[in-house]
Parts: sequence; structure tokens; C-alpha cells
Amino acid sequence: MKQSHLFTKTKKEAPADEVAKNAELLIKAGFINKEMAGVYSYLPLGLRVINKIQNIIREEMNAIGGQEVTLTALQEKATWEPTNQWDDAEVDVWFKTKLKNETELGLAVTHEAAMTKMLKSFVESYRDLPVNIYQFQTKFRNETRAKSGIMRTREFIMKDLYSFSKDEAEHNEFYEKAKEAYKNVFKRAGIGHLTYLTFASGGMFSKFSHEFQTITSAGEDIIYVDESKGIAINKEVYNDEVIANLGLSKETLVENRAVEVGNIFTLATRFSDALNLKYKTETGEEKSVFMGSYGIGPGRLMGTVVEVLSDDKGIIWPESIAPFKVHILELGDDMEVKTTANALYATLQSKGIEVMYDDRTGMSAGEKFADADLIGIPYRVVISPRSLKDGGYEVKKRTEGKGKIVNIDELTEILNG
RNA sequence: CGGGGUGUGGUGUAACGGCUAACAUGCCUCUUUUGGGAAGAGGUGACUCAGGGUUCGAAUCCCUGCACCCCGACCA
Repeated sequence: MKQSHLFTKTKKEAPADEVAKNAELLIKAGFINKEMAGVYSYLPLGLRVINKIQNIIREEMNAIGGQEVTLTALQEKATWEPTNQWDDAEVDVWFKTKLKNETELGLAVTHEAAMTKMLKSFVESYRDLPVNIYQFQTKFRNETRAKSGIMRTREFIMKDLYSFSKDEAEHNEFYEKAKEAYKNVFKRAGIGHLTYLTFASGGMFSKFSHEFQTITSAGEDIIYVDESKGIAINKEVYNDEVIANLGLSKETLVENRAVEVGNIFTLATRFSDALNLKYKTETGEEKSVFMGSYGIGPGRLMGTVVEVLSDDKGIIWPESIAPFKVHILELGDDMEVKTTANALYATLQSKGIEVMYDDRTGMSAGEKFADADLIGIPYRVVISPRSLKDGGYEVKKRTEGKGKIVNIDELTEILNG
């Protein structure tokens, strides 16, 4: 993409009402736009990142047998009444609305019940199980306090997968696979080294759950990390019994602030009992389907990456989720520079490399450098009278201080690697 | 939901109850520049969140509403 074509612009100053680093940088660089408290739109650059993240998640979910669907965001009252979750005393984050005929509807807070209900049309026999279904869908939660930029919003996309198994043993098998898939997601998104499988309370759904917590001061949770074992305990269930059950000891646990980037938990038969999702076993017995629920918020994951991987100049995207792989900067209005830059842009694109080309004219070099650092694309290639005189292209990684001059073959080799 | 705070050009800030609401940045025009947010010149842009009140006089004080931020509680 040519940068002159991009309708968004970088800003020198972040809006005064944003304090969170993720929102400051993402707004300054033109990835997101704030519509109101806790509600953000994704702009071209931000959407590219979200799509990359979703594709990683999609690949990992498909790899463990997930099937993708999209359920509706509008949900009827009857869906949530069997589990008593339509009640505002039970679930206090509903956005509720009505049809013209006064029928009450809710904007999806989550999809456990809807997915369970939907599956009743398809599951009848043990032969139909197990199935694992997921979606990327908008959730609406009327949070009393949105906060921390895109980390806790009132409208957000969530990947939610629901597993439907014949029994607990089959469920556990999938649950373990899901754990590994989740680890892969966070590793691939560039925050694996800071993310810990964390033992936590199950909230409304079950007694315990597993969270994936990424260490950052921007997080809302306190966790106790055992570095050598690579696991942690959430403060909410941190007690002697839990520590002992997990085979940990207080001495090796270190307190950290962290953000929950993923959460998986066992639902057992809570929803299948309530909504009557049953199947016939081989012996003709009727049994409730055994369920699990697995969530990741791509937007929050994006915010977490920014919180964790950035410096005083801007964002530092991991290659896997960067909006583009390489950023070409053309400096000055020299004709030869322009010709060379255009040719490189065409060449890289023809090789399937995602490239942003800063072809904007009348700008100082410093301004282009500053924008490139802010946007945070992994590789920067400078083309200028100087680089041409030195015989090539100056390539620099966002994480490195100094670049080096290379020729076209060396450059494509670096970018293909 | 409890507590604290803030609303001024697109953005960031300033202005004692008293001059035509100032500065920077952005944006437009021209000239000169081009390796770390260039320089000069000229221009554009705000009924100071909304409504009421106090006052000779309100961006400034008071009330109501709305919006936003932070701490806590909550968090499927």
C-alpha cells in the first residue's frame, strides 16, 4: 500500500483523555479511532493487525478440529432463561432491547447458551460427538467502567469456541489440546515469553478455570508465577490448598501484574442440562453433552502486544501480526530515488511480501523516520540519494538501531527469510 | 455503583471575575530545503460541552445535565 493513499494520518499528540499506552500509540499511529468510552473502531492499519491475529487463532482452532461459524449478536430472552442468566441480578452487563412488539432481546454478552441451543438441531447420537465450534463474534458488555484503552471495552470481538463431548474423559482430552493451541497462539503473536497458564476461579460457569495471563503493568489481575514450571495462580484463588494441589510452593511464586488474554474452562453439563442438549449412547441411554468454553479477545491481544512490545518511539510489531512486513521510505524528490523506490515496491509485491511504501512528497526525512518508528513495521528500507550513492538499499529492523546497505538480492533474501 | 478529577480552534496547552480568548501544532498558498518531527512569509480555524443562575462584566464563581479520565467495587 502506498502511504499517500492511506486516509489515516499519524498524530504528534495523543488525545488528552487517553492515558493507556496501548490507546495512545494505536491512536497516534492511526490504527484505531475512539468513538466513545470503551468503544473503538478499527482503521485500515489496525484491521490488518486484527485480521492477522484472527488468522493465527483460526489456524490453531482448525488444527484441533474446530469448525468456524457465526452466530447472531441478537439473542432472545428464552435462550438465557433456562440458566437464569437473563436476570440482571445474575448478569449485570446486558445491553437489552426490544422488538416493536415489545419482545425482549439482548445483545450477545457471550454465546454458551445460543451455541448449545443451536446444536440441539444437529446432535442426537453419540455418533454426532464430539464437535468443537468456534466463531469470531462481537460481544456487547455494559461494563460499569470501561478502561485501559482497548483492553476493556463495551463492544469487542471475541473468538469463542465451545466443545461438545460425550463425557468428561473425552472433554479432558480436548481441553488439553486447547491449552496447547492457546499457547501456540500467544507464542505466534509474540507474547509467549510473557504469558503464563494461570489457575483461576471459574466465575459463573464453573469452580475453576485456566487463564492465559500476560505479564504487564497495564494488567488488571495479580498472579503468582512459578517461572521454572511456567505456570501461575490468580490471586483470586491463591491459597495454601491450591498451591499444594498444583505442586507449587510459596517460596518460588513471584507476584506480578498481568492481563488475561485468554480463558478456558469446563462447563460440564450446566448448559446441556438446562437447555436439554442430550444424545443417545451406544446402549441407547440418554446423556447430557459435556461442554467446555474457550475465549480469546483479538482486540485485547493487540492491545497487550502494544503494551508489552513498544519503546519511546512507538510500536514494535512482531512480524506475525504486523500490518505490513516492510516499510519503504523514499527520501527527497530525486527522480532516481522515486524510480528505484517504485521498482522495489513492485518487485516486493510481486514476491507476495506485504509492503507499505512511504511515497509522500514534501516531507522531511525526520518526519518519515518518526512515522515509521511510530507505526512499527518490522523492516524499514530507506531509499535516498545517499543510499543510491552507497550502492543500494538501507535496510533496518525496527528492533535495531542501525541499518546496513544491501543490494536487491540481499534485500529480498532478508525479507523472504 | 462509591470516591476523585477534567471539559477552551482538528490536536496539545494558556488566559487575575475586566482589552478583539493567547501559544504551539495541524491544515491552505508561495519560496527555499531534504538522513531523525526543516526555515521564512502570508493565510485558515473556537458563539470556551449544553442549559440556567450570580455580577456592571463570566472561559473563570454557583446549580443542573451530558461527556470523558483515574482509583475502588464489579468483570461470562
